[in-house]
Amino acid sequence: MTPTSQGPEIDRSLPPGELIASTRLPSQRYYARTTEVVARDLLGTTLCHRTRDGLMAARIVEVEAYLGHGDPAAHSSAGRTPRTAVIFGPPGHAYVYRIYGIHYCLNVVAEPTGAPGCVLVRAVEPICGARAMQSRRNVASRNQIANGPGKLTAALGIGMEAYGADLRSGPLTIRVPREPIPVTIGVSPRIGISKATDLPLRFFVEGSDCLSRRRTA
DNA sequence: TTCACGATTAGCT
DNA sequence: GCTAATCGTGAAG
Repeated sequence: MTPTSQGPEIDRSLPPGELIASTRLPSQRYYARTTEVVARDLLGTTLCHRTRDGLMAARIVEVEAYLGHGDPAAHSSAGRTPRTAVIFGPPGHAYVYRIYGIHYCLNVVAEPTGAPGCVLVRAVEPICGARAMQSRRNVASRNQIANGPGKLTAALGIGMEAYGADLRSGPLTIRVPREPIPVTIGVSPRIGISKATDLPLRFFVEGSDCLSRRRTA
């Protein structure tokens, strides 16, 4: 049942009750701030997904900000379309899109209603349900379960059904720690884009071993 | 209706 | 380091 390649590190998980008790759901105002501020603050928060396989939870360690105005790399830069409509809607909701016809990417909508702006979640560290995530991803080590935007959605079982979902209720939520956890935030240009490649809008938890890239891009 | 392309990943050489 | 996989989206005709 347990392959020898799975070390005890996979079991480094928090009991769900303890996780819920030590965190809280933020207000909508938390998400209504500028995209860059929300992006930074999301580092260290917990992404939770209730699934048939149980509760999956993971700590956000890498994000990218996509601004509403003056950012040609953002999907919303071309204006409101059926796909990007949620980015212009109320903050604190999920913008999910399919990339390369294969993977899903999860974004958190920021800025007040009507103003575009969202935060791409690029990497997370498993906290609860690591075994279920690992079996979905079919990888041996903990730090490769969700160290990429397409990997984390696969690990947590997030797909298009989460498009537009309120991240403060329902099966997919983000919980912030009651006691702030000090982290050192690293900054670099964003990854994998062809426009506005020089803007320092990628933020990550310095020292995490679950980042999508080892060093600054 | 057609067509080019992408906020990626895994598996090669 | 290079490339195939795979399909929704949005712009153009």
